[in-house]
Amino acid sequence: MGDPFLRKLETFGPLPEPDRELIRSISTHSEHIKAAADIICEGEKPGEVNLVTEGFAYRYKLLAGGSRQIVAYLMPGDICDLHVSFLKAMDHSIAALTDTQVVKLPRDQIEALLDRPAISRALLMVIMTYEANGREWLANIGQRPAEKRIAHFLCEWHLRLRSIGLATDDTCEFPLTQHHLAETSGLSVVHVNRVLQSLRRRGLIVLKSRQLSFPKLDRLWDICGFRSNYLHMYGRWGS
Amino acid sequence: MGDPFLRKLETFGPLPEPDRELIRSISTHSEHIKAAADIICEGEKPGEVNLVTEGFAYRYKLLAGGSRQIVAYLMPGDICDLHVSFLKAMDHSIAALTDTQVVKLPRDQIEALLDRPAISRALLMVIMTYEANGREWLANIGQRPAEKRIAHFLCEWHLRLRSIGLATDDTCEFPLTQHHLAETSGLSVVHVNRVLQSLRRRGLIVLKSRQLSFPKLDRLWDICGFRSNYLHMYGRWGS
DNA sequence: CGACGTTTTGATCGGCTTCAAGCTTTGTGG
DNA sequence: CCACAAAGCTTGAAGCCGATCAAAACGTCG
Repeated sequence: MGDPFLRKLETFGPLPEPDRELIRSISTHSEHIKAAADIICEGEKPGEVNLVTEGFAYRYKLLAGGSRQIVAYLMPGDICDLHVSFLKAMDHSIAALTDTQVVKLPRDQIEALLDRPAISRALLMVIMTYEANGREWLANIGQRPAEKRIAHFLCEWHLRLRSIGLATDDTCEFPLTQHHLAETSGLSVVHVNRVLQSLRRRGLIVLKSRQLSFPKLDRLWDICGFRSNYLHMYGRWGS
Repeated sequence: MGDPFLRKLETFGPLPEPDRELIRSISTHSEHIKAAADIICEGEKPGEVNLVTEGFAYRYKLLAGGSRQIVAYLMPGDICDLHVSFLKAMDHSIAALTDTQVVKLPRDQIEALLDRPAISRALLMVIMTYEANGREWLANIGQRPAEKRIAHFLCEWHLRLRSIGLATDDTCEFPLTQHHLAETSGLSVVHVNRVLQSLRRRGLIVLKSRQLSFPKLDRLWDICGFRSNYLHMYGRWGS
């Protein structure tokens, strides 16, 4: 199933038919990864590139003191580690958040993809949106107080899921524990908990058994200053 | 002078001679930007891509409350906004830190560059190192306490300058004000000041009239857990 | 010299962390 | 299918890191 990947590459416009054909054909063998298992670790330099086709994963960095920062979440269609096929080694690790299905693209297949100008360009764009996403996170963690910070992350999570057809207008799955949320937002677990309580009390979110919904989504967007422009989705979810 | 840019693109290996020729030829007209002026603002979508050839610039994001987060620094050779030639609009702004010389690459020149597979690939790699840099910042701001956070940034600044021949082994220019440092690290100006004092008192840095030096650089690296791997420099400054 | 931007210092305040313990849900093997 | 363990969530109390406010010293440039 190279489907989510194809859709990802076509976010910014359709690819030539032969290119699409190529992409469909590469989805050779797919691997199942159990929740919480590492997909690839810092320092490694494997021969293939991983592609998430089902489930969720996240990038993280381990720091000297033993603390951990999650720096991105990967959803179906996302490329895990194109880096590795070019750069010398992984500078961070990737773990499965839920049970995950991952396609392993051998190096020569990557090369084949990059030889197609349209695909190569699409990849460049995808990488640039990842970069844009990282910048927004930086602003989020650097400037916003705890409540807005978490609210902002929740809005992003929901919108990203919505854009790949995995969420309704006001509800989505949410497989993160509060511990993940803490490592994502640079806050302590205890404080994350209190913030969530507060959001709940105010009727802004309903979060239970890994299901998240937003009774007043626009209100929440307002509160945390969420603007979707940095996600560069130009379909239904605009600028 | 397309020189710093050429060097940048060749970080990961030399380009074919015709490609190098092309790059040397594109440096059409260069523009001078005064310190503190904006080079490009959020929301804009200009026809050309900016390239820093002299001086320093920085990317920043303005948040609702009026606060500002600096999300990256640009040094000679860095590409400001490839984004724009693909994505719909800038999702952040770029300002000159010092007086800056900027080459404006018109869109068709960019296209010409991307048509060369080797250049296109080099660009992809450069963008990926930018992404890696962003991840490290995220971990830095999210997890490290003020002192380590600032120390880490100083180490990075120095190493980056060193890698482009603008610093000696223990000294470099440092045109940022404490205000910039605050907006970079997500701390208040006052606290940045106190941290700098503390680093000075301990003999770890000497910072005066925009000159920064490191009497005990390895000690400082240790203290903040600085590891250069995320910069993906494979020359003299290893892994 | 005067003015403005930058750095410095002191005092106070508060958001978030840490520690600690109890509770609830999920998962697993007998 | 129950029992128990493990993981996740919740709550309270105390303390600290860094924010904020305010004002003074410094430096740099017209």
